[in-house]
Amino acid sequence: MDTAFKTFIDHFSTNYQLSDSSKAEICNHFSILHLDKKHVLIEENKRHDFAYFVVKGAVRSYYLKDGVEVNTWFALENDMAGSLHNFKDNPSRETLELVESSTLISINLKKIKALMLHNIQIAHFVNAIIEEYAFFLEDKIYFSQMMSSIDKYLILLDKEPQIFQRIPLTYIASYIGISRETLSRLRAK
Amino acid sequence: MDTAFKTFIDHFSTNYQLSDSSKAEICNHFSILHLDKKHVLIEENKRHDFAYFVVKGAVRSYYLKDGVEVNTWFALENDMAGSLHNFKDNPSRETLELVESSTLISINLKKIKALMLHNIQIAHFVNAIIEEYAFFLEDKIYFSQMMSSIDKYLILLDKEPQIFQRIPLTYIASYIGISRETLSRLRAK
DNA sequence: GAATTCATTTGACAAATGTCACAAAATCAT
DNA sequence: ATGATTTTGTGACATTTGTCAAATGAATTC
Repeated sequence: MDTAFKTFIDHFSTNYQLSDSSKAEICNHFSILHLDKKHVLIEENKRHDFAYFVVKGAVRSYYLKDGVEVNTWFALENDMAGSLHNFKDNPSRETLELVESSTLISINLKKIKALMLHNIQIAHFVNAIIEEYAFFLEDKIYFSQMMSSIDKYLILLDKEPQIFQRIPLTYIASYIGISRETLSRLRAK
Repeated sequence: MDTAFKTFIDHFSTNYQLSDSSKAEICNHFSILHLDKKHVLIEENKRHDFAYFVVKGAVRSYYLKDGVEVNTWFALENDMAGSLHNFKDNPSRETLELVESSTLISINLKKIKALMLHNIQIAHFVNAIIEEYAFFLEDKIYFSQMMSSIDKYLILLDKEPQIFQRIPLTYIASYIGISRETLSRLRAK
């Protein structure tokens, strides 16, 4: 099995049993992609049949608010990048765009959903991904309400220092929920 | 089967097949509770083996930020009330407290999780609940970033008018993410 | 490597919101 | 019912943050 496929599968199957044959079935619907910086993976308001796993590179997700981009998350190595709305057959609310030229695993959602229906191991695997996403969202809300802007900046800097080396501050400011000028002033201290 | 049990199960099993015997297995781990206003269902930082479904009444969830309560959600009739952290065997980050004297279904999480392992229908049922929660969290983030305070207030008023009749404005202000004084001033217009 | 585009910083000012203090209104308990 | 508690509203002021404008610095393209 491709090393990248194995990394991905192992990352989300620590709590459940996944047989070799189930792993092989999942991998049938994976492909490796090499795409350039600024490539748009998923467009806002469109249905899309694929989710992605970042092997190497960086992805951002944003939506438009009165013409201004609001960044919702960044995915680096070993992170998922996709839209839960797409998974549920709805149009994506966000645009997913590469911040760096990247190597990705693309995941055929329809095929995986078909497997989930009858293979309980695969159902557990996919649901572990959704659960992890729910935890991520809870954390995001928790920190957005619990912390001042400075604390949000310092915590992000502490927990995800790579982001500051690879993602423009303009995007990070929007992710934290402040203007880029305000972030710049916070950093000046 | 108890009518309340049926309402609960039907609400989360519209997209998947659930046999009568699976339904019966799930219901084995349900109970009906009648509890008074201000009763604490789940305490912050504690592990807890139950989740709840509101048959009649109102629940709020909050955590403490420097001694001040930050309200995260309200559950009314036919809503779930629980902690995803508890479901994953971790301490809850939030306190769940009754805003009104309520009738609830209590759900034994350990028992349901055991059923999920081998019954794919029950796995799909539980995961539908978690998925719905992830959608709820996404919406919450989306609206908190997309809308001005006034718009958040107006949208909440439009979409969930019952909340304003049953939940104190102090809690609602904290849910929207503004001080109670600011909410009071917004309402004055 | 020069030109162009993009990202970041800084200043000046306006707008939104928080905080503190207290008053008014509604609700609860005895 | 009435006193006590909780909830809501309002004023004055401080603080934070946003907005607009411009300058500087960094990166990319041809």
